[in-house]
Amino acid sequence: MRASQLLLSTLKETPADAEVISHQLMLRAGMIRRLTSGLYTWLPMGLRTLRKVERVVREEMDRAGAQEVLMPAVQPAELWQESGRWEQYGPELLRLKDRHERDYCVGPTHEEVITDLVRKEISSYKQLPSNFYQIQTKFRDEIRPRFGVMRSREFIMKDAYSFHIDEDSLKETYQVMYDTYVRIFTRLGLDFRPVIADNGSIGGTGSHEFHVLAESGEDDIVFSTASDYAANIEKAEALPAPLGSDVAPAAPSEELRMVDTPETKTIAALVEKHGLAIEKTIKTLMVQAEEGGLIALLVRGDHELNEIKVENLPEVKAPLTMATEDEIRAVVGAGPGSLGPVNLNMPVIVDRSVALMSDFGAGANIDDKHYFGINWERDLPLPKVADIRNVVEGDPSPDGQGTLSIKRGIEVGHVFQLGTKYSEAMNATVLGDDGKAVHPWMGCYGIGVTRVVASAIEQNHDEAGITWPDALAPFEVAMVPMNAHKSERVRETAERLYNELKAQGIDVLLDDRDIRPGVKFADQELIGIPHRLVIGDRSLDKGELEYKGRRDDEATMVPADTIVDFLRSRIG
RNA sequence: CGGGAUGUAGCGCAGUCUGGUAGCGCGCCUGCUUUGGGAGCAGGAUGUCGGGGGUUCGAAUCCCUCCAUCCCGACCA
Repeated sequence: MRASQLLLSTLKETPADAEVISHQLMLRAGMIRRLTSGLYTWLPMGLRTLRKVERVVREEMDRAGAQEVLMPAVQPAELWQESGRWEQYGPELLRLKDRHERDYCVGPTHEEVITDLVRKEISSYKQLPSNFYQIQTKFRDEIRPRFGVMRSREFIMKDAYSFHIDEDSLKETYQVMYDTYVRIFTRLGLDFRPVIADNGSIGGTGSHEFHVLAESGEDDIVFSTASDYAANIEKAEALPAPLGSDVAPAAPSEELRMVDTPETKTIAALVEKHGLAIEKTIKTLMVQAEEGGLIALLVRGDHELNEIKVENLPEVKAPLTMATEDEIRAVVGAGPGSLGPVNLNMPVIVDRSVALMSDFGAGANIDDKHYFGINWERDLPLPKVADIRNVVEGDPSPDGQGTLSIKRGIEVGHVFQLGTKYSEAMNATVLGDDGKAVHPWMGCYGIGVTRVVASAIEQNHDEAGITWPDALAPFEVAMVPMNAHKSERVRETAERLYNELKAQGIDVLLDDRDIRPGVKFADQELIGIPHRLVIGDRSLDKGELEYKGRRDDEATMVPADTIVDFLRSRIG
């Protein structure tokens, strides 16, 4: 490609509304332009990278035995009504009507369509297992699109759906997909981690997310310092105490006493004004109970409630609904900030770490009063104990090895064992070898293709711009001829080399624009082409060309007649 | 949807408080010079000042209203 023929819309200044680095650089490098909230046009430079991601994904999916299909982006409401998600999905599902007033949606995912296909086309266990995938544009009407293509409303996703005669077969394919994802993200040059994930409302037995590690990530990922345990914080179990240590509360050493605590509505205030260690305080949160009324949830002052864990408790109404101040006052007679377990007239569930506390402080259920010196069993019976908090840095790892550390991650992939939820809801069946009809087991496997591009930039950039790994770069080699308007020799050498590199199947961008060299250098660095070749009289006099890797500090001189081999050895 | 902010040329911004008919930098076009790190000189084009309504002799500026976008909280690839 010749730069003079390419829409190379680079920006010297950073657009004001771009927050994260990948969004800024994608705009500045001329990869994307915003059409409207959450919708982006991919310019030639960006599309080239997008296609490279797709190519790797496609190759690895094919290699894993999956078959590519392409399903409609627009889907009839009937299918979604069958699965029950027409009601469940909520406002994120973009619904529309055709000219006959029939209901449709723009697909945010394709379980319904693929299940419909399979129930029509597959009738025997002999056709299973089967794994279908597509690379398709999805639409989710996100509440708040942000960070460019990282969280857009329209986005490209690779989604795959596998079908199985039994659970064992599903688990086999699940493992194949897991391994395939590891290969894909490795080939793409990303620093990523597979982590144990919550299955959420979708149900099923197993689920892993693949996260690219980046400060700008929207998820908290938990790691063990001593093993390969890794989980989404939503899922990471908080152990009561390191394995082998004392799991009983210390003996009481203080008397229970009621203390006046005016203007003390927060844990921070309690610690500051009354000299209580934060580990000796309790947060009392009230939510709607499954049986009606309220239920109290207790976590230590320095801990946070884990909403996913709480929602999975049978006593708690799903979706999780925090009690309003009015509801609390009506039942307790005091407001939030003065709540605690002593003399509380409602069911209580305490976190495991709370069950181990002694001589602690909590609200007295009277405004501006707290109890200090509370001890379980002496002052009140220990209520139900459960794991209801987020793990924190330094907690013991659930696998018994090491402690936990927490990093930010961008979710770029998710593999799920769906089970028979959709095949049952939509009555898809196949005949088994015993002649009986069974609902096939399903798995689903997604990769956010457009998001991969953004997350790769989060991990690969410097002050000058993007530093693409070879596998993702829009071009592999940038050629910058110097003084070409005057030097016939430079022009000829550049042309010859350009054609030779192309013939070798190398993606090369020849910067033949009639502009000053400084602008070319700055542009090439901004768009992040990994290998740069400068052709100038200065080095040609010595029979050399100047090579510089995008991440190198210094250029190196290479004999002109060996340059093609040299480049081939450098390109990964 | 709640809280905060912004909307002026393609991009980044000033002008708004104190009303007088729109400006700066970059980019763009023409010409000449320049050509190893975002050039210089000369000339030039580009604005429903987010939309609508109001106040006023006069509104980018004051008032009302609507819209859009961005940031912080509840969703997910």
